[in-house]
Amino acid sequence: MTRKIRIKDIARLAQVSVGTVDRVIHNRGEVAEDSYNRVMEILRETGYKPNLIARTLGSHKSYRITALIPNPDQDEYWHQTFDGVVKARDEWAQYGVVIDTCHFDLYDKKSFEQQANSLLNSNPDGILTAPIFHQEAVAFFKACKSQNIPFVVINNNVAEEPSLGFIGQDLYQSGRLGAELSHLNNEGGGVYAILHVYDDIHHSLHLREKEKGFRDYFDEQRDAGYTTLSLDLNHSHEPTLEKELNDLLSNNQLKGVVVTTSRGAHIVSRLIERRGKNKLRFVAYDLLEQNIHYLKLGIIDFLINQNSKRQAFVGIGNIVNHLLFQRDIPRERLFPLEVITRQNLSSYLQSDHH
Amino acid sequence: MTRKIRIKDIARLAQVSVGTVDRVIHNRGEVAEDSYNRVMEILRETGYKPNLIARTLGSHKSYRITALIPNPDQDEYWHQTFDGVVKARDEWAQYGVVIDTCHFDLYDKKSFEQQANSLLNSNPDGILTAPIFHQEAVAFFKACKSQNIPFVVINNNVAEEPSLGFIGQDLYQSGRLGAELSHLNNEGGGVYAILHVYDDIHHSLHLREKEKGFRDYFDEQRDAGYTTLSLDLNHSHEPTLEKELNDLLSNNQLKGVVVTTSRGAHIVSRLIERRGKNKLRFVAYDLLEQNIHYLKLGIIDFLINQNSKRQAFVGIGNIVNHLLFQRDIPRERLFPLEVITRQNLSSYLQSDHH
DNA sequence: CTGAAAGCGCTAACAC
DNA sequence: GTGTTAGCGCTTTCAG
Repeated sequence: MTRKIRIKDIARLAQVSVGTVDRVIHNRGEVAEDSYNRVMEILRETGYKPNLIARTLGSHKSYRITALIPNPDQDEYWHQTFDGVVKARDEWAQYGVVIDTCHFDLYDKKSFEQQANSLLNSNPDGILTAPIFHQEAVAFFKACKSQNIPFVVINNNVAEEPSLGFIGQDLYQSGRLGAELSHLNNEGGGVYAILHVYDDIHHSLHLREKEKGFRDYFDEQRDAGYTTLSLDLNHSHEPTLEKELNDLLSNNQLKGVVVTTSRGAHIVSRLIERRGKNKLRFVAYDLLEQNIHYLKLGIIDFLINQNSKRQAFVGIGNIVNHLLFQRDIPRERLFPLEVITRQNLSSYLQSDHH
Repeated sequence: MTRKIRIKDIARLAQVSVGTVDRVIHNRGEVAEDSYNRVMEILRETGYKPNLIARTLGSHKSYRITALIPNPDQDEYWHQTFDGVVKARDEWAQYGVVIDTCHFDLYDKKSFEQQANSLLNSNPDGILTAPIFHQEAVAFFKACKSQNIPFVVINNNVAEEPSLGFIGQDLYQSGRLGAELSHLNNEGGGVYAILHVYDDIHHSLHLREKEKGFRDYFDEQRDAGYTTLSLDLNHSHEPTLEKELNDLLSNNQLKGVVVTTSRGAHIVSRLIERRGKNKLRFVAYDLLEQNIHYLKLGIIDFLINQNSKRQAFVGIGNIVNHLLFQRDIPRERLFPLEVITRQNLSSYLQSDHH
């Protein structure tokens, strides 16, 4: 193992000072073409790799990263995101990285815009966000770019303004997985439904992706006896909602249901609990308290875990690696689509990566 | 945010020098009880957290960790373990940690003993190993202890000699999961089999755990019409083996099969491919090339992923954290029991954590 | 344009 | 027992 080569070494070899070497390494200019080439050459020859540890210690920068996410108190899913941010805060505190969060109202675009603006004014070194309001997010990202603030995106991607990186899942494939799990072992046709239940319209974009995957799965099945159904139950008046769901569940051709939102999963679970489950297959999303409860009861058959906590944690980690260590980070990091059943539930709950 | 507090600060507060503070932090002795207490107190009060960056830079120690694992060329599962070690090597290289591996013959206890001994002679700072030969591992661990070399264990735990930490899965629960997946949606009785196919007896200990989980699952089902079967097919003569398997598969009460070993999964897959699958449910372990192939074909219905690559990676990470950063590491880290189907397969293959 | 030098926070050798 | 000090490899200022 040849001894690690330092800046000092290449300075000696190129017959310049460490200052000069540093200048060429960082393209800071102010160096004669002559020395520049000489240093570059040696750099290449020796295959010099900077010591990142020393680098961060030497540059006494301290970074401030802000996470712009929905209010954790409005929704358990987003609370897990928040948990991930907090975990990242603990992890990186010792490196002098300050991480704070900034919440917006999950159901209010205006609130997002407001928070986004005040965030931009505070001029952080990096941003993590979940762009659930598409239009507003695009505008926000444009602003980040013009201010030269790197940002990473979690939960759902926004194609228009490429970020430093996206962390999330393949939603289309997730829909296909939902279809598969609702269908498993049920040969010979039937009705399969995918339900979106929400208070506001804003989720629609990424829920559509799941729906597409769901439909495509059944379209591809050889025996063509499948009917797929998609219901958007878009209102907060529960009695009406329950009526519509009851109608659906009364269809005795109905073999499987996938519910894409936590709110919906909860309501459908309660309904099935009352009406009895029969052979119906029921798939929902995420390790949320209610979902875990109904999974244990056998009302829910499968959960697909999106691991929002880890998304946030990895997202922050990426920003830190970019800022602190100048490491390349992947433009897209798709998490595995985790399938949770009654028998592997505990292994997920105790593994600290959820 | 109060400015980050340094050793220098706590030295000032405790009215001693940085040298003394360092001595108490590292329990290096040579410090008056009086000053010791004072420093400890300040440490606690201020919630001092060392700057790990500076720590590693300052301590010109370089650690050497060795992974003692089965020969990667003998088996794909162990090759993935090896991949995890290599990934860890890349990850930690910049911290001056040298990681090398040391292979033993998967089917030869003597070879394990030999490698273990020469490893002990080289006197590494830390060891990672998979104790597949129980007796020999116990002896080896005793030796590690007497030489004061910390070791972490992956794959299967050895209760006798507690290690720095174990990384693996809950094998009992894994067996239960296998049972559940092979049984899903098949109400009303039937025969369910768990198969262990191997060349040598040595796996038996941890395969038994899975078997226990498998049996318990069916014992607990309300409608008692289930028969469970376990087969140990312990020989390398394939024709005989195939005959026994054919006999099993000819049982038309057979509803589900779980195969615990990669070798076995391969053979059973081929057989089912020839005979046709009918309604049989087939569950196997791990993202191995053959398994992936047969999963895609629909011969295998589910894979349970043990993520040996990540086990190794995390295992090495634990040793480094222990050695370099004096961090506490969990005595037991149980990975989630990952369920792979055709629809989430790609998400696992591309996610770099497999 | 370039080199010298003072840190970054921590470790460890070495005097006293 | 304790304080002092010279690094670790890199960045950054500042004088020339």
